[in-house]
Amino acid sequence: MRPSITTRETAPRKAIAALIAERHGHFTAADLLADARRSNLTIGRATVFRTLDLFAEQGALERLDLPSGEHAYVACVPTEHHHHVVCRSCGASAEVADTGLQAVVRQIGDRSGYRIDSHRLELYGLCPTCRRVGAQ
Amino acid sequence: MRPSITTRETAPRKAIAALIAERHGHFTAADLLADARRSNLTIGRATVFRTLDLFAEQGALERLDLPSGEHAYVACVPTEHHHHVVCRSCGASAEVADTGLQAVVRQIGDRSGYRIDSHRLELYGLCPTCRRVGAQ
DNA sequence: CTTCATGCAAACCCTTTGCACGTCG
DNA sequence: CGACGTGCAAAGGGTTTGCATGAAG
Repeated sequence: MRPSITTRETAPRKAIAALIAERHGHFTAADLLADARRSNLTIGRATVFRTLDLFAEQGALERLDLPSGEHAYVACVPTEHHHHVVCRSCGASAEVADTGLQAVVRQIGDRSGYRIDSHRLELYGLCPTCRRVGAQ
Repeated sequence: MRPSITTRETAPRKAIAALIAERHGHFTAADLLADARRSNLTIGRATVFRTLDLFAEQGALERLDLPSGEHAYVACVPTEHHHHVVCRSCGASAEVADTGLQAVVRQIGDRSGYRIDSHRLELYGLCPTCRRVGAQ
């Protein structure tokens, strides 16, 4: 289906993938680096960045721009086009299909005269758990 | 209508506003700083950042996160909630109302269980002019 | 073996901060 | 005049790069 980017199965990459799997919400490169140090793994800063880029290209990660301007990542299954809902309290995130959004995008294209070929929708709020707990 | 944030009409602020007015598409803080130098204006780096923040708070600018991860700004009229369509060729941008998006957001909230309280939609494509010229 | 990935450190941004001076109102 | 804004330089983060070593296929 896909040209599958040529990459090697290296120890650092497996380690980083494992660290990501243990995380719940979104995380930054610095978070991962800290995780690695905590686990006594010797992984270079550069490797973390290079690997995050790689995973993002492969679709296993998606890069988010938080409202604060921070660059974060979330794990996601490389599936159809989708968007993320991010909890501003605990950082958890969920994937959502863009049902209905296609129509909105098309309409915006028509009205603006732009030929729209990509878009990003990011949603922020409180996840069910944090709602219940009453976090603000 | 609005508490109108208290600010002073200073020379640097007017100068920066003028530089912004001369720009067409989106721009970064570095762009503005370069503009200022080019015009032989003595404006400190810090002032540019502080002023951009100020304008953004006032609603005269909106901060965009380009797909590249760059932080850019676009001028906009401080009006209702809206979104921006950005031309990936020339950087021009247009404002669009979020007609229909409200419904999508509501639906996503229902399905995901999140209480969504803010969102960002950014659209990328080619503006009418670049389409005509055939830019890719 | 050959190619590709790593680690390290330095280099490079971009953005913020501390502080003394200038100025708007 | 008093509060607020400015410029400068330095600090602070985040991200990238150059290069020799090491591992993968």
